[in-house]
Amino acid sequence: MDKLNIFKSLSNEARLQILEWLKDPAAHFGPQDGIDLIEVGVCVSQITEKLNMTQSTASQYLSTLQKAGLIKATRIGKWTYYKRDEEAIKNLGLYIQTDL
Amino acid sequence: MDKLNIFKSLSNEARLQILEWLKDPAAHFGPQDGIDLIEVGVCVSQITEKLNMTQSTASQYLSTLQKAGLIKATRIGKWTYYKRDEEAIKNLGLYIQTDL
DNA sequence: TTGACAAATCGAACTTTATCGATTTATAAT
DNA sequence: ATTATAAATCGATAAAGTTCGATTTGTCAA
Repeated sequence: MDKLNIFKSLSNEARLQILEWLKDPAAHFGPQDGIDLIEVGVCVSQITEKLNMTQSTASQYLSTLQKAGLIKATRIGKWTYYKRDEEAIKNLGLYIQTDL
Repeated sequence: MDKLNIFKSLSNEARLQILEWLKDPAAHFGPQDGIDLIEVGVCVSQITEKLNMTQSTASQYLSTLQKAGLIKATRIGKWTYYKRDEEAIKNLGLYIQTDL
């Protein structure tokens, strides 16, 4: 994914908010039975709830962030869990420092 | 300036292009009589010309980047010279690496 | 003090993004 | 198979961004 799409994905308050929440999932989301918030991620329903927006919007925003490569998805059963791609984020910071 | 506006300012191909050109002004812009491209910056006319867009658009884009804090302006006579704010850019990279 | 030129701003047309409700798809349980 | 629930996608409308041409403002030279 190119940097333009990464920056576009970051040009939205709600998407930045999601990224921030996912930095410390345990602090922002209740536990899900049998899944490790940190290792697996947070499901769309939980993010939808905190976002105070519709499920549709939450899903799209997560998709946008994923297409930008900033978060990763894992589907388990009916749920899709999203977590940050810390390496990608670090690389973006590095890129900005050295090449932007 | 907040990070949202910074990311918005970077969400545009032409603005990213300007930022890239300003990394090495001597490589991308002809000399201006009596002004140091690196120390002072590049004037709007020169950027307009390379952008292949109108003066109006170039001026707005430079203003956008300036408001985001990524470039700085110096007016000398009739000309306004723009140069990158390297420190701000570095700080942005750092911010992304450590806090995004 | 008028003319010329650089830059900034304004107003408008067009494109893209934001956000919703409704529908569809995927999965699991009955 | 049918139902229930999570997530994704679709279609629509409102808001924001893009980009232009025209105008205005700032600055210098004649």
